Amino acid sequence: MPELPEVEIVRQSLDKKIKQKKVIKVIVRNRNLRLKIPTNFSNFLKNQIITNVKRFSKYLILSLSNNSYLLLHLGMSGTIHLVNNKQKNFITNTSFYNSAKLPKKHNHVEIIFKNFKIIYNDPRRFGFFEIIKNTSLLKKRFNHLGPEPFDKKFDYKYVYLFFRGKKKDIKSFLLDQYFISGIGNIYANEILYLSKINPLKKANKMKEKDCKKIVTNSKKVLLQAIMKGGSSIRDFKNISGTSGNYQKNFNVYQRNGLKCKRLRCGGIIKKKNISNRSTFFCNICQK
DNA sequence: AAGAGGCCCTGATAGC
DNA sequence: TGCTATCAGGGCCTCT
Repeated sequence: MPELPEVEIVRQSLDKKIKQKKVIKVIVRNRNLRLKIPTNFSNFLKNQIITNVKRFSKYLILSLSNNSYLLLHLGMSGTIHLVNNKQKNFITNTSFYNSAKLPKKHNHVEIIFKNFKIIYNDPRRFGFFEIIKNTSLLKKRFNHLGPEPFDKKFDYKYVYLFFRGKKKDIKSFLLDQYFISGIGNIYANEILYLSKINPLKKANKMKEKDCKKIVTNSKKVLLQAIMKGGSSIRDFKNISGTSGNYQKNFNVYQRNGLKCKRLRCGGIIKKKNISNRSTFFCNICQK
C-alpha cells in the first residue's frame, strides 16, 4: 500500500493521537512479520512514552522516552487502526489511512494506551517492527538509503552524476531506494508521465533537462499526494471519508487502454512490465 | 560493480 | 460452483 505520502498521512494522524502517551501494554499475536518480533519486544515497550512520531522515506519512527526508537515499515499491505477501549470493535472516524473498519484477520500487534489502542494489521506480512537502541544506530540504519525527494541534496546534479554510466532504465532507478528513497510504483509512473519521459529510457541517456524534470516532478507529485491525503486504491468499499484522494489525479497508473489526458496528444496509455513491476505510460508523449 | 531475476506472503479477481 | 493463474502500493538477496 504505502509509499512516502501514505506513510506521511499515517504519521500525521498517529502523531496527533499517541504523542506524549504512555504504552500500557503490548500484545504480539504473530511474531512472524518480515523481521521476527523478538520475545522481549512487549516488555521493552511497556511504560515507554512516545515522545515523537517521525518518518523517513517509507519508515515510521517512534521516539521513546528511554532514547531508543521503534521503527515500523508497512510493507505492501500494512495498516494501522485505532480502537477506543470503550468501543467494541470498530473505529468510525479517524484519519488513519484506510482504516474504516478493523479487519478480522491479521491483526498481528496491539499497542495499548490508557483509553485506546492501535492495531497493526498486515495480511502479507511484508511489514516489520524494529527496535533501534540509540540515535547513532538509527542514523546507521538509514545510511544505505538515498535522499528523499524533498531533500536539498536531491537536485539535478545529483541525478545527472548518479546516472553516468548506468545502463538501466529510468523507471527502475525511481524505485531504487539507494538512489532516491520514498518513491514507489504508483508515483514513479506518475512522475515519468509529468516529465514526458519514457520509463524504458536508459539512465545514461538522460539529459540535464530530463534530470531537472525528474527532480521537480518528484517533489511536486509527492507533495500533492500528501496534500490530498495519499492514494487509496483497491478496497474502495471500506474507505472512510478521511481516506486518500490522490487516486483521482492519476494520469497513467491503472489507466491502460485509456486516452492520454494531455490535450491534443492522442496517445493511449500502455501497460508493460519493467523489473517485474507494472509500468504505465503514454505511447506518444513520453519519449 | 551493475543489473537481472527470484523470493518472502495472502487475498482479490479473471478466466475457464 | 469451483478450480487455477495472475497480480498487488516493497525490499532484500543471490547469481552472473
